[in-house]
Amino acid sequence: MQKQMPKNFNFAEAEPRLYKWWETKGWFKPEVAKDDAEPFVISIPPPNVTGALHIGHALFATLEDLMIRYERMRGKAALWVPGSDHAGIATQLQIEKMLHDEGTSRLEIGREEFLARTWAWKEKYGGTITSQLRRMGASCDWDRERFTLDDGLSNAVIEVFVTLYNQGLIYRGPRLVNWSPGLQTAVSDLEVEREEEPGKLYYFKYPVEGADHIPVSTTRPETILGDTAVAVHPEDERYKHLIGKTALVPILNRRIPIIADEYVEKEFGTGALKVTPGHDPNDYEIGLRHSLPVINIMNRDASLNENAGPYAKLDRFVAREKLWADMETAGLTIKIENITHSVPRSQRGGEIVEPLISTQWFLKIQPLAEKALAAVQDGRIKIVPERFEKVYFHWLENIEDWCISRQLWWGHRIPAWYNEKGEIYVGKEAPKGLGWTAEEDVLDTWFSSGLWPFSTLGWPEQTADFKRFYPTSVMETGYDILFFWVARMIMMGLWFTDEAPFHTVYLHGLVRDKLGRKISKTLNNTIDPLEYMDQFGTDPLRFTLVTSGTPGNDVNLDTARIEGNWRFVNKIWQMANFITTNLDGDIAPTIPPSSELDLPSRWILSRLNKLVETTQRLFDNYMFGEPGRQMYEFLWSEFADWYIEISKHPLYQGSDQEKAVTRRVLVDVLETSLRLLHPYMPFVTEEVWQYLPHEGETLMLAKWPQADPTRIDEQAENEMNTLMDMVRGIRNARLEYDVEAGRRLKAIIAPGSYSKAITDYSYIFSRLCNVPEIELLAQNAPAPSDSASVVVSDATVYLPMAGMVDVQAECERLQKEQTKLQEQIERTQKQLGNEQFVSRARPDVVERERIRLADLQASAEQITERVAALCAS
RNA sequence: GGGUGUUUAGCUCAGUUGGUUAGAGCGCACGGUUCACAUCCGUGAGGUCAAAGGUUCGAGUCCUUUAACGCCCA
Repeated sequence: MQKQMPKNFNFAEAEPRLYKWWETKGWFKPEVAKDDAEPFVISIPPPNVTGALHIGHALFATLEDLMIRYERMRGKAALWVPGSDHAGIATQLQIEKMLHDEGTSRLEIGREEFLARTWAWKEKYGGTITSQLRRMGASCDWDRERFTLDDGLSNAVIEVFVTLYNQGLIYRGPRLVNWSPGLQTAVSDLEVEREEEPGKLYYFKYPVEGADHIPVSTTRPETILGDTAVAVHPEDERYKHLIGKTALVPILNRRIPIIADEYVEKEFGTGALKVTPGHDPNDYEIGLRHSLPVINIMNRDASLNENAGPYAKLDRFVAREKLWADMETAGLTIKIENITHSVPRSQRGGEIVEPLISTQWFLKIQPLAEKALAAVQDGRIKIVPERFEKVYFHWLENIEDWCISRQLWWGHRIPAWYNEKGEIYVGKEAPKGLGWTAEEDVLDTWFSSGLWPFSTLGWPEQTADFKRFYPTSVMETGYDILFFWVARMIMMGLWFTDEAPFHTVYLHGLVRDKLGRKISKTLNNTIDPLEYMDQFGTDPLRFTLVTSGTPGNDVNLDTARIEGNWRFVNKIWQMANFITTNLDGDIAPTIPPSSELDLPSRWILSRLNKLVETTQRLFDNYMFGEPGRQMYEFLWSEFADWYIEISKHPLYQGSDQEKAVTRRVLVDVLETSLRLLHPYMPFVTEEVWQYLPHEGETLMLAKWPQADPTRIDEQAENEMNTLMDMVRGIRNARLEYDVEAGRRLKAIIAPGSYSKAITDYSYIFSRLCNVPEIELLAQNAPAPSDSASVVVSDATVYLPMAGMVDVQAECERLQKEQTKLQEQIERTQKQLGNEQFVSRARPDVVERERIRLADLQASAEQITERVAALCAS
């Protein structure tokens, strides 16, 4: 006797209950698999510890959980390592804002207190995101949760830093870096975004000794104060005579050379370029070529320094205005032109980033990049979708040294010390002796993230986990952090473990709104996953996210689909409800061989096994959307709409044997479907599964379905399709003739080659289109008059409707059908008449066309006869 | 400038190794209280698959060019 299912799925109650049950049972741990099971490992892309779940997290959590649950069901030792990232800049900003609101500041309370406050904050709120991941159903092994600032991971960071330093790959020195004045730190090239913006191009006169002047243009006039040369193209006839002369920096009257360099574009602006090596990367290169001095005119807060003479202490933009006004007074300005140009802005905060000379730590990345290139080139690492490999190659081939120091407090402090003699000591421990001062800077957050796949498993210690679970399997993350994170993990992994940290990189796209716009607070188009989970539950959200797109492409999320998939969840529930309430009786222990099954059962099992087969083929290629959609179609449009409806006959009117077998098939199809769907929708599938007869304790650990080729049955599919087409045709005719749904009809059928199927399963017509009486028309017997006809294949269904048939309308209907058939026949005949087609196409394709043609011709014949009889005039 | 993606029904998207009449959800129209489900059932309308050319017996799918929009890199 089965437990009675509630009328509806109460996801709000079931989700936390099931999750807690799974977790306490230890089923999220790889140890549930056999000891010798092959591992399957994903390291979570660690969300910012400050963060709250957004729709992007929901997407990755769903995809990763899907892969983990699938592989776990396949018997692998599935391990999903969770954790979070200290997110240096983001977290520090958050705490600073908090301090500001309290009327104090970071500098006021000092480093130690600041860090204490940050840790306290982390302890209090750091769990938000992980608890939200639990709500998503994420089957992570929480006992192995890691945080980038944990002791173990910090040791890994220090180990890596010291090793790279000793290998001569980390160096410290003054370089032109991207300086973020608001954050007061250097940032890496990747953290700078360039956008085309409207701006101004200032034209002015550069006074020249012994000549008049040379016209120059710039978008940043204040940098004039740091100019150390004026450059012209060596072939530029306009200025050739000035090369080698001396120009005078406006206002400051500093003497600088006029040089020739091919970098100068003759066509841009005036064709003469002011060179500011201290504040422009290209100028910095020119400066190196010509051994120009580098003058820094800017303080860390982007105000100008003493090198700016009278403009010292002014903010960069104030100085710009003032200098320009002074130059105007001095008669040095020419004009201001409105232009669009690309402006470098900080990825975080959006303020304009200033190129600035600063002493920072750098990682010489080339040797690491070469290994990383090779690993993808030789296939040790595969990127899905493949096109991103090209992007990856291009970036690594043109990579520049990585500025890894940050002037922040929240992060891994660089293990370096300085003494008064200017010596640097780098090591795991502070150097012995007095007079050493520790480095204040911390490392770029991505430096520690780059170690994530192995540092989370215990490296540099050779822990049991590291030995068993490294290298990991799949790195699933967004394409937007291919360079930031993925490439760096590959570089670090290969350098330090001599192995690719994972064999596959699966990249997903961004979630956008329904109109394809990027999700942003300013657009007010945020999609809060929690809101949808509250309303519809986790399963519909997950299913929608996976089935709304394809790998590597952005998902334009239409939230209406979440509701639609909530209906799907309900549909599954109702199917299960129907099946379980009909189980109070014997159920066959196993499904009998196909030869002993009725047609609908052979059909549904064939369809199911094709679905399993397709799912496997697509999963093997990391395609998860299409199988999900097909599962939906299968369950709703085939299993529920047809098989379940048809099953009511054997269930209510069949013999005990028929009942038992039908129950078995119903249970089996649903149970197999639940196993297929479990990685997509873990909650409802588990809950329903518990009500069905099943083996094992949890669906989580049930066996992943395998297709049984002996259940594929083309003949059964063909016969069922014919019966289904007849049913559809009858339904359609009933509507066209306005026959009330409740009115029973009789059908007279010229069965063609489907005589047996129609006779044996005539109850289908009774159940599905309210045609309880079927009469087979003898061969060559005259068609019944006054009836509507439905032609399917070589069979015709006549629906006698005394006095209801409008002969003219019926003729029109038939003639329309006839024309359609004729077109198809002609097309098929043409194809089969084509020598080339018959000889070159695959034989099964040709055969299929032949069958099709015969079928069409049979139908056409039926219709022609009917038209002849009915539409004589 | 280089690279790359997208363009399929009113909207959001699928479409696997090229192979029957290109599919789904939502929306729309019409009709439904019989014993799983109105969170449902049935029927229907709606597409020159961005454009042109090519390869092929056969192209939404492969190739070339073009257009629009987007992204990455410079």
